[in-house]
Amino acid sequence: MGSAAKYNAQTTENKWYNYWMEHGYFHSEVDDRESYTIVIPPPNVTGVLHMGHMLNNTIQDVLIRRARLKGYNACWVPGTDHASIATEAKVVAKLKSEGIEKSDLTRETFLEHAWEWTHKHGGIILEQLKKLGASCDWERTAFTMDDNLSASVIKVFVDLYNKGLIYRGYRMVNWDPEALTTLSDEEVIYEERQGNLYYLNYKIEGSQEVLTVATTRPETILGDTAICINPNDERFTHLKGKKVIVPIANRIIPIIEDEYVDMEFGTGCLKVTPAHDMNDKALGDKHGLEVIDIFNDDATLNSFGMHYQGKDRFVVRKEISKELEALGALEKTEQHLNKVGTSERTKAVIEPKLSDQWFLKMEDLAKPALEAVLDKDVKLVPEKFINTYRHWMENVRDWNISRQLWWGHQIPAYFYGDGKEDFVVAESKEEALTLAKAKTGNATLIETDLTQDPDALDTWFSSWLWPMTVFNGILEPDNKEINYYYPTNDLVTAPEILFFWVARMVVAGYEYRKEKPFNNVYLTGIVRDKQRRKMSKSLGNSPDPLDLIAQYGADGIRVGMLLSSPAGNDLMFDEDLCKQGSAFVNKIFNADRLIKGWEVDEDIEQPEAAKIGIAWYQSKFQKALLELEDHYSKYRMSDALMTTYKLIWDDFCSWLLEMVKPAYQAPIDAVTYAAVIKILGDNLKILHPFVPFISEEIWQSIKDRTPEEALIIASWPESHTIDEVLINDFEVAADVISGVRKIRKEKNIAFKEAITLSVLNNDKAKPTFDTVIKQLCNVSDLEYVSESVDGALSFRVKSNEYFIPIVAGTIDVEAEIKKISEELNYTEGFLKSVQKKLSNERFVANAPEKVIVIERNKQADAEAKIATLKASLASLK
RNA sequence: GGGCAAUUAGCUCAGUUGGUUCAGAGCACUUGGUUUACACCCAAGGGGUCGGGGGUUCGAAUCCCUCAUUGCCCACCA
Repeated sequence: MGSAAKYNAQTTENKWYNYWMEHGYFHSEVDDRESYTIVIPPPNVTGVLHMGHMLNNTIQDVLIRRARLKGYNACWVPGTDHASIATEAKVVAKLKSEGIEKSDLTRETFLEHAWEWTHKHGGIILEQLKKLGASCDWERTAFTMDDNLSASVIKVFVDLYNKGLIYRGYRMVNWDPEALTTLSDEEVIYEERQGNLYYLNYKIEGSQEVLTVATTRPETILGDTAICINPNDERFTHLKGKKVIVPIANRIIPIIEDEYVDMEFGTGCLKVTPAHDMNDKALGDKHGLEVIDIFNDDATLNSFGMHYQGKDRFVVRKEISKELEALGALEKTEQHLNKVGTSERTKAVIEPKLSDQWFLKMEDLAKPALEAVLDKDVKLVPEKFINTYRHWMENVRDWNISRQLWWGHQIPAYFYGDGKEDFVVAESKEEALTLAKAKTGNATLIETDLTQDPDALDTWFSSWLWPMTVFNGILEPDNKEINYYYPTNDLVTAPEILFFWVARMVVAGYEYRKEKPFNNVYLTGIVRDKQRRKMSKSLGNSPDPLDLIAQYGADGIRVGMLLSSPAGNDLMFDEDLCKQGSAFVNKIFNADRLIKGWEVDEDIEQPEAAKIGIAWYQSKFQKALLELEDHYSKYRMSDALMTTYKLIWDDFCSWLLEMVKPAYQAPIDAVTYAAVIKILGDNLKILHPFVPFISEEIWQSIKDRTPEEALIIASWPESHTIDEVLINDFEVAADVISGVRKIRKEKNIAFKEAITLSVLNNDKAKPTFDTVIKQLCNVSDLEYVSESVDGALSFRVKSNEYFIPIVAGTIDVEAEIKKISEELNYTEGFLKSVQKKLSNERFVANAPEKVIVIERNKQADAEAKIATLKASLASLK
């Protein structure tokens, strides 16, 4: 047996993953057991695994594997999201690199390219998840653009339209000039950017006077249709009813009055550009202003841009400020920090734009979803997110669900005639035709008279149905699967998509099943690097998950990720954690090697130390089971792992195995061996959710197992009563053992050298663990004495005193006196504080009886200890 | 501008209704160790006035006030 034995994760992990797959352990069918369901937050179909996914899916796998062991019918549904804007952007970029413009293609051709891309890159991420050990039911893998999921989306759209909840409106929306589509409010990220505040002079019509207006966007003057002042602003009273001339454009626009204008900001005058600002639009509507749109869809200027036509808005900003300066229309510029809306996907600066879009009315839909969370019917973990959720739900605005994209679910609205208002909404063109005929009274309409809206739906308009559509619960609301698996149990996801996705799933759940989609939502943190930066591809600070797995093994990474991942708090990822993880796996591997190396002898009797050690560990294990239950119920994954980690490493390896370990090359008795094997099996069960591979590997190597006996489908250890007395006695024994080791170290007494230990038993403690102490400290004689031993080093545990005789002359009397004096000093101080507390009448009167008893015990212990310390000192002097 | 959360050992974090030595864990660190599973190991050890200040209480890391710092979310101030 070489010392070089190390666990090889690579081969083992592949072997067992294949084994699990072959035997269909991940697959779930409806049966009599209680279901435990998780639906995966579907990653982008063409995405690749990043550290956030690793954390997320590790947690889900731990939960699902534990549920499986606990006897639930565990079902983890995997899948991917078509991610319309992200995927379309990738396809457009790919085509561009080949010299093809999207605008040159028909919708059909473009979609062919998109599907090709999807088939080529799609599902890579799911393969990566398998490396991590994810025990998803791969037979259920779903995609948001699968036929039945797509049909569900369309059905829901039509239904909501018929309920009057979806409407078409000409509104100011967030326009992404790069992706050439609108975005929902949630897809706009506001960033602080340093910019300028330009002070522009507008000439008053028929006067030499100028009016100075501050703006951050001088290029938009070409779309100005008014200047607004506050009616209460006395500085401008004389200008009421006058008109000004827009520089460069030389258009004449009115001065209007509205209290909306903040007199304190800038010059107290506001230029109004209704086409390019949400507020200006509102102001324009109120005052009946003209709307001049100066931009093309790609944010270059159109014909209203005059000589700037065709140039980008930011180029124009620079150029126009120079022209204005030359004209004397630029009073000054100031540095100004302002918030700029950017596209979540393309990072392009959002342009507010007026256009015809589809919206979903959210106000009424949100109500049951809000109540569900406030009533804790849907639990958010950690709870701090309830506030955020409530705030969003109470102020929810209508959801812009249309996107000017092709990749996605095409909106089932069919236009006829020329007007934008002439349309019908239906699940198929055929139905649409019937509807259109009825609506127009024109029986001669044919399908080609109908044109389907070219826009696609927001991706989230399909993923909000995910927990239902993966079980086909929209098309067949009464099928046995949806009735069995829904509502799902836990949802594990990132807080960033609380509004995008989680809230909307709750909304959809109540609207379509009158029931929540999941019981609990566990919100993980963001994975950050040591410098607290978010791990991202663009920063290059994110390790490749597959490289990590290759280096540390999936088990190691899983442990590494969970070692520090409090719910809702960010995870500071440090590769050292993975090292720690793989060290733990290696430790388990070696414990098993030790056990495997033992030879069993049926004829020898069980040593006392082994017997007591096993009894103790069994209680300790039961205690850990209770702790685990508590931690899991609160989604404290790192705590659950740490309980397991310490139980295995410290209690099992460092204590139990050392207690039962036979002497070198000596055999072990059969009773102890059987007990250790049983314990090992139970250990593996609680380890399995965290380290599925190594645990299955060892489980299968203990003996031949049939497929029905695989660890992955074993049953969670049974609960038994806990012997607290035994556990406490062991704590004392452990202190004694530490005391002996300390003296051995101080005095350089090698472990091989047996010693005698004398005990002055003031506690009248039962000698339960004496044989254990003898074995672990190499004590040849353990004797009880009635008075202090001369010529020995001593230490105290509780009020007992322990003596180790030392070769004459090797005791440093001075040092011993100093050490004991210090301990005496401390204990006397401690006693004093306890006495002070006990002599405080108000304490005795107010504190609960329990606390007073504890203080009295402390007092008694301290007094006894002081007595032994004094006796020791006396014997040394 | 509004709201929420956090601040405990070098690092990452526990500390549930104020009261068992409650000031903890893991890692890191120091020292010692070829004990025949594991140096990805074993053992022993050092380390914090619980962000600052004030208050309530017999008793505060824990409750209240205040200040400071950090993070997150929301919001149309040109």
